[in-house]
Amino acid sequence: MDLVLFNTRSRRKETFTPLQAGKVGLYTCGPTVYNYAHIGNLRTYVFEDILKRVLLYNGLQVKHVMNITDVGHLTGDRDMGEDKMEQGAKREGRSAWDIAAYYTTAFKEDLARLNIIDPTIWCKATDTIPEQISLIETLETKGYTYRTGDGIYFDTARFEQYGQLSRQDRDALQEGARVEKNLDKRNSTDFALWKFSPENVQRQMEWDSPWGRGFPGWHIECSAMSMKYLGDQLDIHCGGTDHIDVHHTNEIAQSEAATGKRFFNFWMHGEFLNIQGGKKMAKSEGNFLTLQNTFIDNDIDPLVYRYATFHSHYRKPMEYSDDSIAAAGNGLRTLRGQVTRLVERTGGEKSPIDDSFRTKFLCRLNDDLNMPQALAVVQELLKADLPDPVKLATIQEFDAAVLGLELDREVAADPLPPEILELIGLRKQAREEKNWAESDRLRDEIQDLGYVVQDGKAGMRVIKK
RNA sequence: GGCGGCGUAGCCAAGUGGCUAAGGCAGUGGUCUGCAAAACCAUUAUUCAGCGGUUCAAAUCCGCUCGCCGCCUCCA
Repeated sequence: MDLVLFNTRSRRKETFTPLQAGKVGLYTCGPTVYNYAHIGNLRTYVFEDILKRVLLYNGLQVKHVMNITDVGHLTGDRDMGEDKMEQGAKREGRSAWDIAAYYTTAFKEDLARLNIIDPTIWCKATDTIPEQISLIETLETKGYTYRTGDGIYFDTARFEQYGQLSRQDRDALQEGARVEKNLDKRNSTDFALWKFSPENVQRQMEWDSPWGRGFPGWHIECSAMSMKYLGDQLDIHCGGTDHIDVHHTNEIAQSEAATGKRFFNFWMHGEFLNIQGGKKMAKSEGNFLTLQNTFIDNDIDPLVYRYATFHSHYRKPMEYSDDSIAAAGNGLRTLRGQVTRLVERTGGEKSPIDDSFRTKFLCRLNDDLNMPQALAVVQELLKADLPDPVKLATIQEFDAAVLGLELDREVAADPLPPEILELIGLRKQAREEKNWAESDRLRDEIQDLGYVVQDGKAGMRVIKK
């Protein structure tokens, strides 16, 4: 079955074929580690995780590289303004290196909480400075660079296909519409490859280079790292939709100028998470929700968020609200309950999976990762006229391979604590004696301890809330 | 100013030319239950922002209008 993916480069769905049969090189733009990731950022990483899992489910080997941007880039406009890492360090009274390490750990923890599979290779910008310098040297040799008072710049006018990805008319862009102009640049779209450390200022992060002491520009790291680790397997490059116009456009320009070869066949971009009536979530908008402050602190399973993102397509903006999270929470609980009952009814009986449902599920996934429809297939499966062991085996495969929702978690839940078991015993006795008042009182007591009591045909069921 | 996206039931949302407009959440009715909860079954858009056009046929294509949003600083 063909895997069809939307390629930003062509703005259409294309059949995906890896450069080397059976193997895929995947590069996903990672975070700048100067603060926590917000759940809008995390939506993109969940989308990329689904992409990777679908590639694997299609039987492909995936070499996945994700970078950590730990060099401080700039808060202000392109190539001006304050350095984000240094600013974070100042804010928290720690070194830039400490800040990077701390937020890198926090980021990886968030990914783990969302069941996002780790990349094959993690790489840090600060570990590939020599590669970045050497790439800039190549560009310099080929005549794509020029020097200004504050750095080495890429001359976008010398790269004919500049802006092919963004489809923006270079001349129509209004530099300075929102920010101060950099008057030293030849073209408004030119960007820094290497920035000089300011005179008389000791930066925490700076390196020697053929052009003087300084630090690399933002875009060069992704080019250097993808070439270093993926080499001739430049299949798919992902990121947020905001990267199309500047970051990825510049990556393509500098990479293709340097190598003369095509830099990545497929470019895929995740849409934003919106909040408060369609506004994007951003640090600057003051609606900064993290996994910690929105889910963990409210005792909501982070996988509820993972599940919530599956309800909209990755190329459409997703509406975030308390209601949508509550709906996802209810839905996930129901789903886990259904799987739990299947486990109980089948008593662990092994079974082959249903091939036609597998094909149907894969078919929806292979149509540009249509998760809403893939979820509909799961619902259809649960209602289908199939033996329970087959249903269970099939849904467990879907979950393990792609969904990553731990649908049989209830079954695997921790055993009940002794005090709860004792209350259950007392309540059973009261019920046998038809002492309903005592039975109801004990039910309330168990519930107050954070457990749900359900009386069914097979007896009493007590599960953690 | 330039580029782009969106508007489908109370909510989230799929579908982008042709069978009865997916699915979830919430709601409603029922079964079960000492009562509840859970579960299970059933049910919920003659209609896809509005108007006009193309077509044998449009939520899906075209035009206009209204509303919302993103990018062109850093940003997922």
